[in-house]
Amino acid sequence: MNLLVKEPKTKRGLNTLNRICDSAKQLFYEKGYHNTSINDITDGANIAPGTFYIYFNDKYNLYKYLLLQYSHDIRKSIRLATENCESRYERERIGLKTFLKYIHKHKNAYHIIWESLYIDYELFRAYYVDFGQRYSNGIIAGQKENEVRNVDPTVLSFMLMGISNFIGLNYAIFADGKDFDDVVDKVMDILKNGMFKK
Amino acid sequence: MNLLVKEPKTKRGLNTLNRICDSAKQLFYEKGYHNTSINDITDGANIAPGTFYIYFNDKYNLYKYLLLQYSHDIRKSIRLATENCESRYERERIGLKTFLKYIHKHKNAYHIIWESLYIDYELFRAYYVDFGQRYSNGIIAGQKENEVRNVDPTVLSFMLMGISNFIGLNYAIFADGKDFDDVVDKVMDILKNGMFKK
DNA sequence: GTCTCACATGAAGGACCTTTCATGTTTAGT
DNA sequence: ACTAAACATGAAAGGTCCTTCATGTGAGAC
Repeated sequence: MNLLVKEPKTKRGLNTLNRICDSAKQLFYEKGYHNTSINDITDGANIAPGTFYIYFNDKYNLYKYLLLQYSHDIRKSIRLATENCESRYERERIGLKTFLKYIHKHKNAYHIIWESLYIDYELFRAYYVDFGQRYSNGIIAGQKENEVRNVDPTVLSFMLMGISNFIGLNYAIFADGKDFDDVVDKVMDILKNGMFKK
Repeated sequence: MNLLVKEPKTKRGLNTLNRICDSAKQLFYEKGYHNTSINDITDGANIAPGTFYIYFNDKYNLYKYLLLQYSHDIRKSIRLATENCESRYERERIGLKTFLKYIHKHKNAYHIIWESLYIDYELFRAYYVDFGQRYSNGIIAGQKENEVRNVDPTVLSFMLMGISNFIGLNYAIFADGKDFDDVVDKVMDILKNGMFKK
């Protein structure tokens, strides 16, 4: 039972709900959450304004519903892509590449997640603290396996999240690169050998 | 001559303009740009609604004015703090520390800059592309001085911006740390020696 | 075939927001 | 002190948006 959405009980209802979500995803990406009215969403879904309230209490609940969907989806992608990696190095490399491919394919996801800072600060904070926590656990595992240097896991996890996000910003959002192998290799080289000469 | 603001010509006018800006900075931080009405701003500044339009054409122009102010201010801080650094390493260390201190002191700056993604995408893009460009130039200089490894300057600059932003997010925005020496040292160690064992 | 619940509609009330402007007050220079 | 320009006011017009609800239609159970 999902508290954010009033789940439909017929095929027709499910179809309408999906149309609302698709319309909202597109509009939130194009115009942003605040500039998208419920009328815009229902217009995009080809339904009457009142129909919206059959499924959601308000725009905020719809937003939260989509955010959680994306946040699960992005994690699942990375988990699936990295679960068979042999080394921590390889896991990091594939994780970064998967992240870049994901936000390139779902640019709306990047927008919706960051926008939470301006819609619900606690949601935003929870998202990154939780993501950081999981990342830290992976780093600690890598340290036990003697592959990762003995550095502060929290510091390293936020560094790595920052790197993914900003490399993604430039190479997947600003530029429209299709192939991320080159940039991923460059990042991994710096993560491995540092940025300064010895 | 600034096109964003109608500059006042008396002390009284200057005082009113400052009150508007202070009120807006506080409210944009607390409630976000979109949830702040012009009435909220004028209430906070203790002036009548109409007075707002003596200084700005609309809320967007005020926003842009504040964004440019912060963006100059933050760069100036970093420039002043790093201009006497002897090495590229030291410059990076002091730059990061200054950035963290700045956004800790002016949390609104962090919010206002990121919020541009949801207010004016081109402004957001221009901000980071330009920042990245300047950062790259510094990196290239460091490479010529034989201090920085021969890596892609754009990749490295976006990595470093990402690191600053996310370390800032966790240690200056989420947590309320006052002293950043420890976390800066930890970051610098990873930037120097990488994250993996050899 | 009929009954019932699920779903859909769109007009309308009400809240909120931006912006203008005619009027009034203050400031700075002479 | 006088005057012209600068600044301040707040009521009100006009717009957008959210949300409700009485009414209507469709779909599945028996």
